[in-house]
Amino acid sequence: MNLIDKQLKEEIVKAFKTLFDFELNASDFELQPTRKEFEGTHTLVVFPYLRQTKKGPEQSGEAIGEYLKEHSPIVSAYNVVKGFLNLSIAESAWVNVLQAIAAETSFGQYAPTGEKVMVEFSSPNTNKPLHLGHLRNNFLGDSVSKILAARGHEVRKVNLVNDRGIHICKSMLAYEKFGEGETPESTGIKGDKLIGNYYVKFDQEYKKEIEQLVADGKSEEDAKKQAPLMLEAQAMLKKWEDGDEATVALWKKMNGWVYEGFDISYATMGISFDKVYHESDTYLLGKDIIQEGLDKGVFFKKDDNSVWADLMSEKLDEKLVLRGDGTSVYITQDIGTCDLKHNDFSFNKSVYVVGNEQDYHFKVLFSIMDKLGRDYAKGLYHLSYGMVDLPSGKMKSREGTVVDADDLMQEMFDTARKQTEELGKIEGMTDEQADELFRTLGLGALKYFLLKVDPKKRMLFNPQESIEFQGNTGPFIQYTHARISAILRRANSLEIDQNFDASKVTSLHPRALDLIHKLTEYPKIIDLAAGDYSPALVAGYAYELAKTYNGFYQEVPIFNEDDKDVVKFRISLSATVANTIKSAMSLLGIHVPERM
RNA sequence: GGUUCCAUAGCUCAACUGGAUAGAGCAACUGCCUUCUAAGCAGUAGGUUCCAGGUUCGAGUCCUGGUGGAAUCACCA
Repeated sequence: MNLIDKQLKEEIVKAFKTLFDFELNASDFELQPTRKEFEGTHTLVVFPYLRQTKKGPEQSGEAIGEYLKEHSPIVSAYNVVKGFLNLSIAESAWVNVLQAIAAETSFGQYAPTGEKVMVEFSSPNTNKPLHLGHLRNNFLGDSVSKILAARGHEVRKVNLVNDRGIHICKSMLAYEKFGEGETPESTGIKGDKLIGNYYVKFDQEYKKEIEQLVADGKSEEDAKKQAPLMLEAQAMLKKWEDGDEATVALWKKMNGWVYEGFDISYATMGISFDKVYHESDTYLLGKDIIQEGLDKGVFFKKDDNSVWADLMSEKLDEKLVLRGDGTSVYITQDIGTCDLKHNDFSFNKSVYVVGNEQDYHFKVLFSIMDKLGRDYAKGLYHLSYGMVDLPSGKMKSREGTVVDADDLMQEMFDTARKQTEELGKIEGMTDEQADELFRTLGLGALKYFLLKVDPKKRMLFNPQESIEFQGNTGPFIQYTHARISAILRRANSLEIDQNFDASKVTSLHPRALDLIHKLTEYPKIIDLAAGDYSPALVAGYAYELAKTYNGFYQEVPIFNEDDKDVVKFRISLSATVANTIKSAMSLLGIHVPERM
């Protein structure tokens, strides 16, 4: 909470005590921003307190307003509209607040809380390249990690790679049958793309077999189970699990190609992890915990020896946790991995960034961990995000409607180049600088586009219309930063320093007041965004701040001003906005350029 | 069929967790570059917040019932 809000709330508490002999708790109420059609910046809604004030809404507002104007050094005026008390803050208070914020080295950053948070995201399969859906996941996970760190938590980013299983064997089998020894080197195809092709190839050939079997009179269900390719894939999985040398060697070779491809994609995205888990190491985990659950009476056995969790009381039905033959299912290893992650990093909270199609799975998992008596279970959180839809509907890899992550990023860079060149903004830049700028802008546009929407909500991506560079976009905010940078360069060359004497800044342009007001909200936004795991709140804030600055910039001259103290004040204000934009954008994983 | 989630301007999204006359961007229209970057600024137009009830000083937000859409309910992951 910022200084003005804090002080105001304390004084309102005092007002209630003095006027109505009522102990209002500062944490029990919030001041709201005043709507712009009214005078003032902070609004107290008095309706909830009419019982305590024993007066009508207007009289209550008047009484509190009058008290604050009399007794608070920072309240300069008030007005009451119906039950809304609108407060104006003295200009000197705003100027002092800016000075305090400008002096902070990392405005917005919270002191360490001692809380440890693990964030798991990305979690790709090693049988196909990353697509648009993965981008939303990766950007979300990365941004949420940064927001939680800014909130003062100790954060660990982890990636759990799905590198084994029947779907991996499908691409391996297709490669073995049809690959003719192709490699990324021999074909010039990126490793993950090459493997993805064989995954598709498997599906095509498998479908042909099913058609043939159906034509021979089998039911479709039987055909799917009995198709030779499927049987071979299953046999291959068995061989892999038995440690068959040739199979494991092929698996290692092909996964290696995929990782080389992923490394390039991650580097382009600007995303990294503190630790990478592999399912090939964790898929056997959890079986011992099943026994523990049986001993504790959390699970029960059925006649066929399969083990189940009874979650009927929570309307989650019964859930299989171990097959009758003793082999794992998906949730078995998740139970084991849960403990493993907690052993590695004794987290207070563990966030899973996973699509909302797995809502049910995580409800079940968290409930089971709780029943097993894990004290960290209440800290488990599923950051459930919505799908990215295309205008044609859902992305389907088999119908070729997926938007490839690498291709999309490259298109963004190309668009950025085109736009920048059309505007003639690369004069005086070296090729390297220009190239760096295109990547900054293209990636910024993409990340901002995907992060500005509430994570929980399904969203639409229209590749035809591409992503805009005007309006509520990443480049708009980046542009504002570049603009301010130009001002700061000029201030520097004129040798004007930013240390202003607050007592000499005696009048404040309304635009400057708006800006300082907006700046003071930043820490609160970080707190809200961390609490909601929502980069969208930070994105919205960055946009509003940039927009507010542009309004200021248009109306208020900075250098063309006689009063030297006011010039210094405006430069300091500009610099503080630039720093805050840079900070907010960095929480989204977006860089801001010095010029564009 | 059961469960969960969603529905706001032509389109894409907001609305500070129940507050004032529901806001931005895009698209359309009108102004503003001889002054710090026009990827900008200012303005016009655009709404029965899916429908019907209810709760209260106050509902886009909460409760009930509909309508429409999505996900899930696998001994897949």
